[in-house]
Amino acid sequence: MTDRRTKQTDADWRSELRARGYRLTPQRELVLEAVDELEHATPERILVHVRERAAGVNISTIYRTLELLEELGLVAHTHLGHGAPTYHSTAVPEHVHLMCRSCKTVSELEPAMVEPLVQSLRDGLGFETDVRHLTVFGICKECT
Amino acid sequence: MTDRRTKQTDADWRSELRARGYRLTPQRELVLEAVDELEHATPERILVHVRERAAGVNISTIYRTLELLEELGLVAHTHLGHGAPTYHSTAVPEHVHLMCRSCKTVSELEPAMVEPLVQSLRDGLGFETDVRHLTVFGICKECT
DNA sequence: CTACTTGCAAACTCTTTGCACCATA
DNA sequence: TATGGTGCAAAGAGTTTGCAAGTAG
Repeated sequence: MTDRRTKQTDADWRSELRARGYRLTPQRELVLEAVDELEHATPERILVHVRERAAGVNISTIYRTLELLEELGLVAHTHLGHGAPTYHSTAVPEHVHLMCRSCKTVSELEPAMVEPLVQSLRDGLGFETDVRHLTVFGICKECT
Repeated sequence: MTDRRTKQTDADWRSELRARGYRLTPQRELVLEAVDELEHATPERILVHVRERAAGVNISTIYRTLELLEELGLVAHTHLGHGAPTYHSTAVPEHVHLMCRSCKTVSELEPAMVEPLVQSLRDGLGFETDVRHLTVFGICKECT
């Protein structure tokens, strides 16, 4: 189970939202909650979760809200293959995704493993890697 | 400019195709040529290129052919952000993609830079990385 | 000739947008 | 009450599929 966002950061994001001239709506709270609770959730999956609490919410609100929450740095997305992107909370520890092309299993990886790469990109090219967005594709041990 | 597929590998893929019971059609030759000549080409872009030589070709043939060519190991695809996937020839040297989230520029990276990562994934988890599919997102030097 | 391929059109999935109504601040 | 936000419906991308006609072997 994913760690929940703390009370402290809870207060923070609400203030931050308002400070930027946005309004705090139940939909926005529910979407953020859904991303916090689910893992690698697609917009569709988030919609289902949100509707358990508020049946009338529309998919377009999910998309608009995810875009906003991402802009605020509260969620991040990554592309796990062909289909829809998946969103995850930035309240959970930063991690890299690892996806097996054979069994489609997604696992998480400590950022330490990509640190050499991140460093050489920074030193060699001045490129700042967005580790949260990184997904490594390949074949896992079981499928080899 | 991308290096062209050599005469040798040319003969090879045709034989391989037939050996697997597939037929060699002009469409398949044209699609492979297009991927060889273009870089990071989307299916749509490949269609445009192919149609310069054969106006009647349909987008569904592009999709079906790319799938086949990928199965034969002649092309590979990667996801450069939200939209359509991009295909590239496996005749060009293996490389990793680097994409700037700000200016959307795509550059190529020698696989040597990801070798430490690939090694630790192999040694630590028994995971075989598909380097061709790897895309690293971040912010480039100019945009920092 | 026969089976594999293609073009066409329709269906599908995922995402975005315009607009009238609604609700936060 | 003034704006920004939401639901709804429709439009847009990108991709897949069924089928009859075409063609490589």
